[in-house]
Amino acid sequence: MELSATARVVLGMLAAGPKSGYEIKAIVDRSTRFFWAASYGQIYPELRRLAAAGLIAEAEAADGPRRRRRHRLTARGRHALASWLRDADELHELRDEALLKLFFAGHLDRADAIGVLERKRTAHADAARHLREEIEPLAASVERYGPHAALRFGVAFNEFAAEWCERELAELRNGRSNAAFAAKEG
Amino acid sequence: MELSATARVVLGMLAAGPKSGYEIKAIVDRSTRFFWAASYGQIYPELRRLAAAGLIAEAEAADGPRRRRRHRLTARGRHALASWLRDADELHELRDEALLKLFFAGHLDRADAIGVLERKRTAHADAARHLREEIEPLAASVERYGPHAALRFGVAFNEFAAEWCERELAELRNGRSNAAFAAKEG
DNA sequence: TCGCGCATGTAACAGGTTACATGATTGG
DNA sequence: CCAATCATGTAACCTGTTACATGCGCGA
Repeated sequence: MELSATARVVLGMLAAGPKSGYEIKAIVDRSTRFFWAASYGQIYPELRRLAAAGLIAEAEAADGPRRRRRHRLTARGRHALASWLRDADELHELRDEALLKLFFAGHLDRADAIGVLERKRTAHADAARHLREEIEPLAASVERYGPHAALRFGVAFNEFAAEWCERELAELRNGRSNAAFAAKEG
Repeated sequence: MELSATARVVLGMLAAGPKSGYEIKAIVDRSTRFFWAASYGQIYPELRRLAAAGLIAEAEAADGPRRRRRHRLTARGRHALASWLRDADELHELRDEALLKLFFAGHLDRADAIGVLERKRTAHADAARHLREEIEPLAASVERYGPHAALRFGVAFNEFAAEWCERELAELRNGRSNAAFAAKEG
């Protein structure tokens, strides 16, 4: 039973309790979003597929006045999730446009190359601050290990990356390195 | 002139000199691949589009017996590349399946959660070693700043991530944290 | 001469985003 | 009563991967 990318995050979210598609999207947006996003256009069709495959089922309503379709894991769904989590081959994929710009920064003059690095540093610093200030408070009520660990990684990674950029900037600014750049554009 | 994802890497590669689609692919595979990949199915059609848009042109042959279509940047292409590089809003997107597993690791028992972290640590350590041993030697002949900087970042990032996992593992193993896990499956 | 790597391309598919359509409920 | 937000869904579009088709040149 191969789980699609969206199925993984949907099943994982449902493991913590029954949720609607809307709720799943909201939780993803303020938790896994920075390393695993999902849109309505994926979530709703995926819920259908998972139901058809017997991995999730409709949870009885027992809620307020709003129309809402909550889903829960079935035993098979719980098993599929656990076996994916224990499975060994995962892909780590990083798509970082700032890093691509850095790769080509030698085609800019030194001042513009410094700009590329400064923006990368700022983006990482902003991300770290956002996770600490906006996201961490939301995680305070969560008891399970996972969300806290992932959040700590997110903060640590972004702080690391911002510092790396800062060190690199210091090297570039003092100009002691013999790195090659393009001539200033006239 | 909005450049597609593939256009960015293609123009960037051509900035260092005329290349064929095949050569671009080969260079991407041993340099930017870990943060910006591209397949033939993107590269060849993109070369056509860029030619139609006047950003690249056919470079005169002047080479061996093999059939080969080399492309070079036009003045407009060089300008489009530089203006993208200087442009401020880039996206950093991280899609890390191991991190998603970590996020849900609280639904495993402690031993399996440790397995998730160990695999993430190993993957980062392997990536760092691969970059240092396989990729760095290839970059030795390159004079421009960018490829070296991006490579240093790749090594530093993966070493950081491996160490982070190691520290996290130590915490989990000594069991002093009060993180919540699922009960052992019977 | 046989197989591998060079080299160019396409078609089919899978995955994902955006924009839109629709309507209910709640708070100001 | 109006706007925002809750809530579900679909269709069109865009991107990207995989697999395939084709053929040449080079070394064993």
